Amino acid sequence: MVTMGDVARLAGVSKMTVSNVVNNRDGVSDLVRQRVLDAIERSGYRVNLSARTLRSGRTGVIGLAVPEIDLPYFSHLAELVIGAARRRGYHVTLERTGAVAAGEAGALAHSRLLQFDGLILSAVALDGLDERLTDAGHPIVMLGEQDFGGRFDHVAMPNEDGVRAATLHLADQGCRRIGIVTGAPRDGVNVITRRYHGYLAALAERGLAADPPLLLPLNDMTMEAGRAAAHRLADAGHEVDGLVAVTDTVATGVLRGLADRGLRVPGDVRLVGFDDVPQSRFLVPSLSSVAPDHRWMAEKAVELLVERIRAPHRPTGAYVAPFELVVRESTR
Amino acid sequence: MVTMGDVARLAGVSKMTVSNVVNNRDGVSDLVRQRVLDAIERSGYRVNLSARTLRSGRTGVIGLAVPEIDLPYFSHLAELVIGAARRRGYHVTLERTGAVAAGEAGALAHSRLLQFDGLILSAVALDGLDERLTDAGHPIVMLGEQDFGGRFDHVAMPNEDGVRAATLHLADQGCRRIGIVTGAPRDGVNVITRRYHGYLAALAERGLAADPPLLLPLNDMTMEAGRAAAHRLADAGHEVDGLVAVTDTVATGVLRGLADRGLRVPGDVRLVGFDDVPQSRFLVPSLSSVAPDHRWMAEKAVELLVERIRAPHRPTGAYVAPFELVVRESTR
DNA sequence: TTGTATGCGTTATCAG
DNA sequence: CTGATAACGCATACAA
Repeated sequence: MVTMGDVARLAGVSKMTVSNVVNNRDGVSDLVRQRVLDAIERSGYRVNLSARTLRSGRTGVIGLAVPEIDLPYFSHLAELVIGAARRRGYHVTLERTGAVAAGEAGALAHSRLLQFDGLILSAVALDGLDERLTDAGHPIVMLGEQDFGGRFDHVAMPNEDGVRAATLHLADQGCRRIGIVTGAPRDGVNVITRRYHGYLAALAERGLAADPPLLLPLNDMTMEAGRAAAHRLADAGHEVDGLVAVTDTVATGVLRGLADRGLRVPGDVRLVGFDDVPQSRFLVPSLSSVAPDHRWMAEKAVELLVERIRAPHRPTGAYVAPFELVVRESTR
Repeated sequence: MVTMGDVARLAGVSKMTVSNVVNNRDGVSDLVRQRVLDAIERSGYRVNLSARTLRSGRTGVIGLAVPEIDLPYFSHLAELVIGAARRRGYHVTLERTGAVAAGEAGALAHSRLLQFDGLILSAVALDGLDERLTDAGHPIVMLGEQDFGGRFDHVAMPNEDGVRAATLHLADQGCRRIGIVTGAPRDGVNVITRRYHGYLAALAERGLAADPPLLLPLNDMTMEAGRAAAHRLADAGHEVDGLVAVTDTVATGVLRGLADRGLRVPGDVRLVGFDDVPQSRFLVPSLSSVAPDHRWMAEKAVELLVERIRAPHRPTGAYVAPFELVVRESTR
């Protein structure tokens, strides 16, 4: 391995001068700088990041932990976070938590172990009371889901308002029997309860009833689960003319499940999703969806993390992403 | 930061003994070991990976560079690679190349810079002749696309055979005017030319003509591009009863584009994709697709990389993934 | 079974 | 403007 020492000898200067050139510091004459650059070129020298990290205490890497990488919503978000981080001089390591508390706690431990400068955690299982989060001092930004009671910087989805807007939209399109396909209710303030509350709020506003059979809980938020829920709904024969799906992924499954049972969208049932993932506009019928500003979220999360890395003791902030309701064929 | 020295002082032993305990080496009495473990517990000590890396020369991290993270095919593959690597004790860092040669070369440089133990590169732009790949010595496995003339370990997609099977299937379903929606032809042996050859081979086998208007080249492999191609095809009024799309992502767009023009799948046109991404079975109509064994590919790539890390001078190997043709509604 | 000395490649400090 | 020296935290070799 070529070291700074080798380059220094080759250029006839000290290691320190090489270091100064490599790090683009000034205080090096143009002549010497050029000699050093030549020596680097000739020798094929590369800085050793481990040594630099050992010395400087920072790695320039931030972690991004998401439940699943192959859910379109998260891969899309990851793409945006990577871009935002890169613009600020950071590299991003993606980690998968599997949407379980152990995985999320593990991502945090791992982030510290590998000495990432900070972690953006898209937590869906841990909540603000979890003791595994007590281990402070590591810069963390929470992204998107749970409520953490102000313990962390937090960029949230417009869960309640988004679903409320979606439900109101269905009502305004004439739907009177509106169901919701969402996760199994859990205690605490989380994405499921928030979205459910948004649904209830909208129904109340329009004077519609929340009929229990129209609440379709899922064990996991997959296309398969959405499809199965649509089958259950159709087979039970309940009257329904509008459906809110908790995510576009679930909505994709619901769309398929309704087609399996010969129900037409939007003819028989209108359907609206949440996330506005890229493929939603290409589905047949194209899917109406609550579209949080993902780019804004990614930028905000990275910005918050970078600030916290710089100033670990700033007070935390909580932000909710703006959104718009994108109306497409599935509700027209 | 708590260091080994701190733990040693707390436990009343030397740093070396702490190191031995941390690395599970024997030669430490149970009594002392327990005292050290207690001290670690109390102090909240964590090993410093950078320091360890500096000494040992390995990071335990491998890079995975893919064109885009938010294309379902790649996110799905990434998920599988992460799992395969984890089972072998490696962590995976995802990198995005943007499907351009500079990005792919950059990923390689970056992998060396950050001292990943190795890199799995899903290259679509670089080819075996590119000088930026001359920089040897870093363990690399090429995944999925280009031809590298035996310079690297290589796990390839069944490009030619897969498209051939898809095209034969269309012919066997009675299609006589079969088109292909694929990338713009480029020189050299690459995924585009290979898949195109598979298409031509199948047509020849069935005695069908390759009609130039039925070759629909795309500038990029997106849903949007697929949709636009379908529009072009429909608007030109060429007779067509079967279409091979170069990826499921493109096929999703084609499906949508045909729907825009009132063409029914499979009634008017049968359509088959390539990759069998998770959402393909949920589309309406569900999409027939060439399904390479992605899990096999991920396992093979990681296995090859780990072997190369261990034995840098082994001869390289090239493997082609097995596949099956999954027949769904779009061709029935 | 445990401790001491040394060095990995880099950067901070301070002297020249 | 440039260089000498001393760390950073850990692990290897060897001594006790």
